[in-house]
Amino acid sequence: MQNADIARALETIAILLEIRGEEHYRVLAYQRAAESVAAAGTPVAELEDPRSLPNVGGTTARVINDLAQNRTPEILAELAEEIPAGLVELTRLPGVGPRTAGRLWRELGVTRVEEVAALKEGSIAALKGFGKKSEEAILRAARSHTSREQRMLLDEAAAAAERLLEFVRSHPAAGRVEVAGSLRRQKETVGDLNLVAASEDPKALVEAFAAAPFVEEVTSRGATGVSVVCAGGVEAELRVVSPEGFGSLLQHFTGSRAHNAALRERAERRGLSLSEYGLGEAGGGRYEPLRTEEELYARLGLRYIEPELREDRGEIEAAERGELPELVEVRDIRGDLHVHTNYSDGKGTVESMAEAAIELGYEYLVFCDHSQSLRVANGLSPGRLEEKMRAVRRADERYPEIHLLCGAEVDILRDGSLDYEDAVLAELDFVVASVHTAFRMAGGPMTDRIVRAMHNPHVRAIGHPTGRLLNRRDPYAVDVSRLIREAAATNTALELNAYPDRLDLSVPHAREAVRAGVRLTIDTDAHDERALSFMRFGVAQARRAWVERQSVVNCLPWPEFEAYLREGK
DNA sequence: GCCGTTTTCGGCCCGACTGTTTTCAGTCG
Repeated sequence: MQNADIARALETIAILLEIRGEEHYRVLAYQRAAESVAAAGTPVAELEDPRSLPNVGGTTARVINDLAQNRTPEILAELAEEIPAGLVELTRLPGVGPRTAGRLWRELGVTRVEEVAALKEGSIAALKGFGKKSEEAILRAARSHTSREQRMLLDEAAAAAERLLEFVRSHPAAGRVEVAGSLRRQKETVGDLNLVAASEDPKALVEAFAAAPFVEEVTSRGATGVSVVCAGGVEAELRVVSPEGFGSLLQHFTGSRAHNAALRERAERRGLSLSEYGLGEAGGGRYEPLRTEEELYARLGLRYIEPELREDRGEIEAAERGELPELVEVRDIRGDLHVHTNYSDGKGTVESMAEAAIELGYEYLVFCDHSQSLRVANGLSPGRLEEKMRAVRRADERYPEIHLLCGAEVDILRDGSLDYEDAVLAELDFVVASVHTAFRMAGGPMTDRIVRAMHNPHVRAIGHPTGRLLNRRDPYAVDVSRLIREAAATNTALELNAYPDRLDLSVPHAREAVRAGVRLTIDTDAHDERALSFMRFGVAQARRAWVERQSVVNCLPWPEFEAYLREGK
């Protein structure tokens, strides 16, 4: 088992313990152990002793060792015996925690989300402590949850794909091997993994893949392709062609469906026919395979279209006119403007985060810890903020390779005022303002609230502007188009938060913002050193939104960024 | 269940919000 799987198992134990009604701190211990495992750089299976990880003691170490060696820990077996597995999924419904899930199970006999969705009106409301509103919220959550399939987040999908790629590439019969599908287009969530490979011996590759150690079930198998379910439930498909046809196959399986349909129509108008096997005379039935995608697009009279743009949102017309955007790239990013430290709820120190940023070649890094009212995140009082600022200044002197700046992610309070006085904000190098409370406000007041924050002269960017959490929480009710207009009017940047479960702004909003002349920041919101690498997911999202480097604040080289800070809004 | 120049026991991150209450439990971040 990999670290991520072990961490997930520990989290499951925590949820089950809480459903059972165990003492909170015992639950917390498993959650913390899960975090440590997830954040560990090396696979825990390779550790001498898991107890070297923070918050892992004797008990959780034994559990981790069991999991690492694919044994079911005693505690998990015991809990699984006692509590139906579906209850864990129930707790993922917004507003339903372990206590509620436990009561629904014990008092109404439901064990799965679908069963909750099917409950008769009034049955939840009849329970002690529940009323009409709670019932409505739970039923709504359950019903929309069932209609939404669970898709992988980009980082999970990328990691899973990397393992598969490695396996296929290491096979002696493998030529070029690439990921296709929505992962190659860097869609914010991914349903299944599509791999395409070039090989003179497709059969050998297909058979090796079907027999791979990570494969749990082969769902279909042919001479040139195979579909499997991997351990952990990830569905994957491998298609193999001869090297001459690799470009055609890669293009076809990269999609999107809409993009390919538009391309086929275009081919048709030119008397051609396009398929996964190549390009042919219309009605001829024979296809000329194409070795590269570039060749394919050229044959259709188009510039090469980056995978992120292939959604039939105007990219084909732009490619025809030679007006495709020059998309921002990871290497254009000069710094990260929103990272946390252990002054608030981060794991890294000022120094360790700075060193990680130097590794990435950044010219600057802005520490934006939480503000005072966000106690759960250990938000900084003005006094502690001052103390941190001194620490950042000292570190800045110690690391000549990088410019270290002290900012804050200041809470936008319910009325749109900010969680620090202006005099405090004025001391900071950079201020990101974000909503972390009262998510259920109506759209009008919520938008007013954020707009008011934008009008503060010290606020340079709005953090994760819609608050959505992919697969978990809808955006709060906010009129993003109005935010964009106000951002343009107040010269406030909007953050494109690169955290894989946020990717907030969404692609359509980011595109709208840039068209309106609003600048974006692409920030990781990193809470540990490793999360700094999430930048690539934020950049990918920006690319899907046709964003060019000049629209991104943190693509500015240091002297220009410094000038941007100095000029103010 | 974890942890320790306050401690091997007694803390541990806790306040806001919501919906349901008449003093609070559960969820969220």
